[in-house]
Amino acid sequence: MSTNSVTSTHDLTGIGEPPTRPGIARIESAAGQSLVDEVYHRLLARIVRGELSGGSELKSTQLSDQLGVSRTPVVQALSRLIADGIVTQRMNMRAIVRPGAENWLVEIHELRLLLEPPAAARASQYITHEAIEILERSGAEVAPLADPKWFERARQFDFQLHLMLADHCDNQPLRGAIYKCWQYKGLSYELGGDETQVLLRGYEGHMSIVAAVKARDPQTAAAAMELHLRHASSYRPEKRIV
Amino acid sequence: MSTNSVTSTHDLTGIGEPPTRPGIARIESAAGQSLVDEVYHRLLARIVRGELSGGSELKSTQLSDQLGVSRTPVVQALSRLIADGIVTQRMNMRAIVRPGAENWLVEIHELRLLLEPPAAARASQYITHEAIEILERSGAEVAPLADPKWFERARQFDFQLHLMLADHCDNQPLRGAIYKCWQYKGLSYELGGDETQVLLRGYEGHMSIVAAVKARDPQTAAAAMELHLRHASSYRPEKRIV
DNA sequence: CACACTACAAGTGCATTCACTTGTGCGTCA
DNA sequence: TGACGCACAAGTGAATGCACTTGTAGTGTG
Repeated sequence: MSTNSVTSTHDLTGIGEPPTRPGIARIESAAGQSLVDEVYHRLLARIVRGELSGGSELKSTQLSDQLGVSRTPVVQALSRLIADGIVTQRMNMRAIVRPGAENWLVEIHELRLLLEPPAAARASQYITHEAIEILERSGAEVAPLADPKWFERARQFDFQLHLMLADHCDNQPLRGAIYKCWQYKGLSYELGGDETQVLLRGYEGHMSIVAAVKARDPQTAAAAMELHLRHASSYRPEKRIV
Repeated sequence: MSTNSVTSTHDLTGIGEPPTRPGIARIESAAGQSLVDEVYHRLLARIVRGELSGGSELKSTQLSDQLGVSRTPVVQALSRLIADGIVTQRMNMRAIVRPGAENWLVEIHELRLLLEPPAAARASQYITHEAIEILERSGAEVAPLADPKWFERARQFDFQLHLMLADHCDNQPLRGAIYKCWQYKGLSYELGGDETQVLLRGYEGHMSIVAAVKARDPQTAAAAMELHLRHASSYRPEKRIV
């Protein structure tokens, strides 16, 4: 998980900035985020978009020049990408984008299919009553579909529900893995991977999950979660971004 | 909430000392490993052993002093621990060990139970014939149980099998998650978490898995893997280290 | 005594610097 | 011509320096 993990700072910064010179825009200090976060995020976006395809070399010196920062935050950002496994590096060698990184987002979705249903089942046993109430309230607020800003609110509820279930699954590494998936999921949103129709259908699934969790029914919670995830992907089986 | 680092000097004593004291070594450059790797590994071992309990503060300045290295590799090692989720940090704040980190290894084992059976099922479809042959050969070599060095060889085969299946599951993030689990599994070995009997029983399970994978039978492969993992944990249900 | 304010110590984030390793082009020689 | 070797360019790992932020003890004030 990154420094300011997916938890509170979901307001992900825009990608396009006024470029002071051709190529890549200079990085400036964003609020609440370190330069490392910023560099990490940019590189990740470029990788999953396919601009940096598998095998591309990521040289800290060049990147620091292009991004207008020193090598230190670049090296740390690369270190995170290596921890994610999307970039590899051997001692004293240049970092390279792992072949197959273009499919990362769809594979992340498949991984969620393994992690989140069991997590929902576990959460149904461990989650507090207060947390359930919070989810119910949030879900009710999202309900009015006519609102033009509904899309954004539905997206936030999406995050809130899934991450809250992860929080209460009583297994820290599992929680961490799900959070990591949702960090990429955030990227997917930024890159326009989701559409209103998906979120709409997702909303119904969300309420089923909440109901099952409230009923303390692990099997139903897991099944509802699995259905929810399969629905989300069934809309765009061909795309790289899910 | 009690941070038990009442005095800042207490919580981290013994990781490393000035080189004059024998027994507790300064970190030196190990072959093929960077200082970052070394620091990361040491901190992780102390955390999962419970010496650094949840809530302990990890200050880069103190750690760099105690370990006899500069702050740079310490900061990067902390960054990795944060990425693992076993340590948390907010901007400009000290890193702290996440509460509940003492149970990390057993929770990792639970996570493996979610990841590895599906990975084995997928691997049965995607793995190459050559890889299967390699596994069969390695398995046959491990067979002679009388050898006193059998333990070490069985351990290596354990790693080889599980990681090779992860390699061939055709999902990079899943592969990465399993690798991460096995990094912790390695720690578990170092800390004496496994015994000969476990490995012995594990060996039989391994051959069932290889057979199912060779037969290209995903269900059986997944079932064999799940049984294998449950056996491994059933021997020590009470311990913290699995 | 409780509370706010202040100065100082401690810590973090980032830039810069240096030593060492790796890649590469070019000249030498078989 | 092609293999080898060598010097130089480029890159990485790690240490150090500096500016800024956070924690804290101490002081003054109601």
